[in-house]
Amino acid sequence: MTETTFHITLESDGAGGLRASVREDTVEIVRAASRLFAEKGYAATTIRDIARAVDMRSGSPFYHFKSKQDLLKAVMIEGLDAALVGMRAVAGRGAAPEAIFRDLVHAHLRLILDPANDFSILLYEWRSLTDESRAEVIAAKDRYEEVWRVALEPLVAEGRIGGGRLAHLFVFGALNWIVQWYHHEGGLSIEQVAQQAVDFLLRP
Amino acid sequence: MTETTFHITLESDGAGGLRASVREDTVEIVRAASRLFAEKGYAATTIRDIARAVDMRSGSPFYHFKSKQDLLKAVMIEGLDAALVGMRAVAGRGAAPEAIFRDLVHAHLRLILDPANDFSILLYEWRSLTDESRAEVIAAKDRYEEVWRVALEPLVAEGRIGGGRLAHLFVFGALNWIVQWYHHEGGLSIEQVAQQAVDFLLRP
DNA sequence: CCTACCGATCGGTAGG
DNA sequence: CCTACCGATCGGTAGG
Repeated sequence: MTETTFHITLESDGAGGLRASVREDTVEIVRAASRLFAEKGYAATTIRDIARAVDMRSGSPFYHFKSKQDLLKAVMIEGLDAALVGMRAVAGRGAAPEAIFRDLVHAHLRLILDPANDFSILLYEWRSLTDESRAEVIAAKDRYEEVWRVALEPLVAEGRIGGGRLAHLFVFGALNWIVQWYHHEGGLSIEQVAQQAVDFLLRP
Repeated sequence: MTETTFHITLESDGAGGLRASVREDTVEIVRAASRLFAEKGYAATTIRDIARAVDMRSGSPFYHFKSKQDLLKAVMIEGLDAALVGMRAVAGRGAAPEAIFRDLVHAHLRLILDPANDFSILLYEWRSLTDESRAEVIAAKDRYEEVWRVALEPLVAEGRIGGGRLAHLFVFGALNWIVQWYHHEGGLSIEQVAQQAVDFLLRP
């Protein structure tokens, strides 16, 4: 399943003619890196792996990113910010707290469990970030968490969720850990797992 | 803080005398590997790092373990089996389900949050295992999980914990995720976090 | 357990 | 974005 998007660019050849150049975009590199980092981990993924995945030569990714670390940073920040957009759409709908929470859980699980999203680097590659990169990624993470914190507040206040000020962290744990066991458990759809998760997290 | 245990061995020198040889045990290598894998990850830790930590030369760990992969396997299985002993002691005390659960949570959190235990490889290095190693480690993990499954059963039946058959997996998630944020949150002791976790997990 | 070493691979770069 | 390459490092081994 090698799905590749080609961006055809027509450039002047400097002699009054046109030359068609077929190239992969920066976004393709980020996508491939995301998938490979999620699959094998950051340290075990080589720049050559990534280059091969987008049909480049080994040195070429450095034309787009100055280092492997920068690529990791891009993968994480772009992933978090894309997720943020989806979650804000859910949370901003003006529904009841319980409905919002339920929808956030479903959306989050689609994000981390659907293999097409390669979201799991965000869960397990924090230690691969240098201190400088980490600060930037944490800012993106905080934006994402803020949506959840606000959505959980009324439910914690009503006693529908325990754990006090730490509630959102326990919720993240229960949800994010699912990537560790989901494939092995068989039979359950993502939506079914989400339903069970809500049943676990939310008191009647 | 370089804490090193020396095992002094007295050997015959083959000429009627004695020779004192100071050497590190296999167990020292496992401990150092455990700490380094937890700190930097398996792929980013080199055999040379481990050798240096136990004051050996780069090739010497291979005298004790035939490969880096075998060392990872040993770290994970020994860690899980040590944890198993502790948990069985807690669960076998014949206390009430709620008390057992509370104590399991406290014990598990001491295990994963106390830096001296270096338990977090067990949480995040599954993908670094080859298929052959993984099968053995999974067996140890299943033994550990079984204790929890049995302890949770009565609480799930009473409606004190939601999530049905998946309850123990959600519980593990909420607990294991704590290693991701605990150090940053400041102010809270492990016991305080454990108390909050129980409050989150167990319905009144 | 050390010495000495090997083949392979890696992140990154110069120059086009 | 490719060619060609470099210095560094890595897991692992032979022989003692």
